[in-house]
Amino acid sequence: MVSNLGDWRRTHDCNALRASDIGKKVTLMGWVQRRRDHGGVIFVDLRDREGLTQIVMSPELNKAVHEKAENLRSEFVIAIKGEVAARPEGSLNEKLPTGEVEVNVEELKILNTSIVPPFMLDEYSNVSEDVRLKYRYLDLRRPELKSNLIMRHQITKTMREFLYSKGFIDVETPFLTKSTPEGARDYLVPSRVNPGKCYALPQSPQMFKQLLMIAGFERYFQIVRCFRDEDLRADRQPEFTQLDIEMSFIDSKDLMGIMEELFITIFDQVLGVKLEKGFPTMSYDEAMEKYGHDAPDTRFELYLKTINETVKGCGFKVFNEAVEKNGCVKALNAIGAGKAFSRKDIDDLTDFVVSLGAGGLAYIKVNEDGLQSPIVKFLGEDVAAAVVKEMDAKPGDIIFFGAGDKYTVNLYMSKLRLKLGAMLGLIDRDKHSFVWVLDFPLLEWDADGKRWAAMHHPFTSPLDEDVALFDTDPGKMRAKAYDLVLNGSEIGGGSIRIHRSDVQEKMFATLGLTEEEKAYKFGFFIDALKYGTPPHGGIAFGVDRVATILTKSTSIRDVIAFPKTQKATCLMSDAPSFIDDKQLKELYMKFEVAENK
RNA sequence: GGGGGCGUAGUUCAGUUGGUUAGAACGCUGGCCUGUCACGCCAGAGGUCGAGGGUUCGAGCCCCUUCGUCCCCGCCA
Repeated sequence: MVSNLGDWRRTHDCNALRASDIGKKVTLMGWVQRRRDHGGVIFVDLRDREGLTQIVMSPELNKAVHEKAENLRSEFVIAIKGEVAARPEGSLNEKLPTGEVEVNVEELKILNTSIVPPFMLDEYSNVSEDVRLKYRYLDLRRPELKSNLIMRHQITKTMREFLYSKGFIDVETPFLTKSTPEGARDYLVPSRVNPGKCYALPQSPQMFKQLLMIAGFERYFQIVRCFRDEDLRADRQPEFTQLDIEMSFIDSKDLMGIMEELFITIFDQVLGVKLEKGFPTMSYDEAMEKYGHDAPDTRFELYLKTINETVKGCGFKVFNEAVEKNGCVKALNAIGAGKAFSRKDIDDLTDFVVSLGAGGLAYIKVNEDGLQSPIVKFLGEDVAAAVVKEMDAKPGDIIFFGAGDKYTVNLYMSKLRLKLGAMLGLIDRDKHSFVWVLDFPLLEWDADGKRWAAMHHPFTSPLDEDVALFDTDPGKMRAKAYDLVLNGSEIGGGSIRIHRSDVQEKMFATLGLTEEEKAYKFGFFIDALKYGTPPHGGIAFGVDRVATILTKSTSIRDVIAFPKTQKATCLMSDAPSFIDDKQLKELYMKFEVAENK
């Protein structure tokens, strides 16, 4: 039944033929998407990468071809020769670009058969993700993943072309590199020729790209895989792709300007969307105050507000304690929620914030005839009225409150804000809201380790006017750092780097690194800084996250050809796997866990 | 490390208070069908109810343990 390809070659793809091609003799190849057998005439939707074309096999035209076509099943690979014909009146298919025509098959080759696929490869069937992941090569045949990966390709193609045109040079950096135990956990690779030693896979090429600036490349980029051994999320994979960029002789504004141009170009070329020049900026402090998060979703206007002053000394113990213990009370006016939300909605929202660490969810519902709330009797009428006024709440609104330590309040109130935005229909899925977040603190206090930690990374430069604070008040220092946020997702971040070795030494000293640690981890880098390092800075974008947003996907896995599960396994290849003793022995390795079952 | 959802036919799901032989749709197989396009009609096959243990006269359903997957917290310089 199966034939060789022989000298047959395609003349067209399956998305090429139009009414203007009627009468042409063509050769098409592809997969059987679906067979419709009418006893007499048989229709097959032939699929290749580009699209679908209906081919027709009828006993009148060629009896042998028709008989062979009765054997066709889903996902058989076939080649046909035939003539392009107009479809009979009334049988045009407006859903297909090729829907005006069909191909009357004169010769049919079955190039390969297929066993029955475990799920239907159409756009209609919902299939659970674990099944899709096990048969990823089949899932990739379906329209959704196929178009996602094609769009991802268009994104990286545009990135490359734009950066080439701006004089950026594509340089590769090592995957087998040195472990730097700061930051995320490293993936380690044991070295056979250096017993007992390991390489680490890079969490990012941070030091290498700075070394390329020291080396004088001036403008560097790389679309590069990075590895972090941390727990996964819907937007996090253990290996992910960055667009990594570094430039010399520039300051923040120069770099941000070029990156805006890059995204304007991507949106134009990939989506056909024209973006305005001059992305808005916001300070870290403003983002935390109004959105409770350093990656604000600016597509909709619901804002958090700290109301410590208004509720200070009120009769509600939860609020009072938050204020007194240097925490905060934050309010959020859900405009119009009064009508939209049932009691159960509010209960569900309460469960939601409690699961994120809240003690409960206080609220005041503003009705025409007064305030409805379990907490007004504690707050007091005056304070309640003041809060309503401060939040500019009108009848039909509900004010929600969070109280406690700042970190927890921001965590759940920011998530509540997003949930309310969705429930109230405030989020326009077609909107693309960029914002630069600036003026990050340089350092944050690590309460466990009782030391300062770099918020971004230890090579980030402080603002020029803040450098003196290293000796007096490190917590007050602001960084020359910038994050680019799109629709509430941090798609990239970077900074102007420290290019003077004396400042870098100060940074390491503030982070509490001993001389030995410094020399062991960063010695080569500190040396390099002494050889005429130009002022430089850079940024890295999460290519997977950008692709997730542009394809309107809900998970990063939907824009990665072969992703890992939440436990960092591959359901298709079954990686990671046990290693046999011989291989381990060569690496001088022994595991202290149960061996192969 | 912690919290939550899900797990029943190839797939997506239903399965009442614990009670006879576990159902539906799609897919699959066979038959019929000459203008369909998620074709239609008829018939049929298809089950380790994730796994293990327990309670019970009796478990898909209750209890315990465990595995897988998804979402979240911690973690992610």
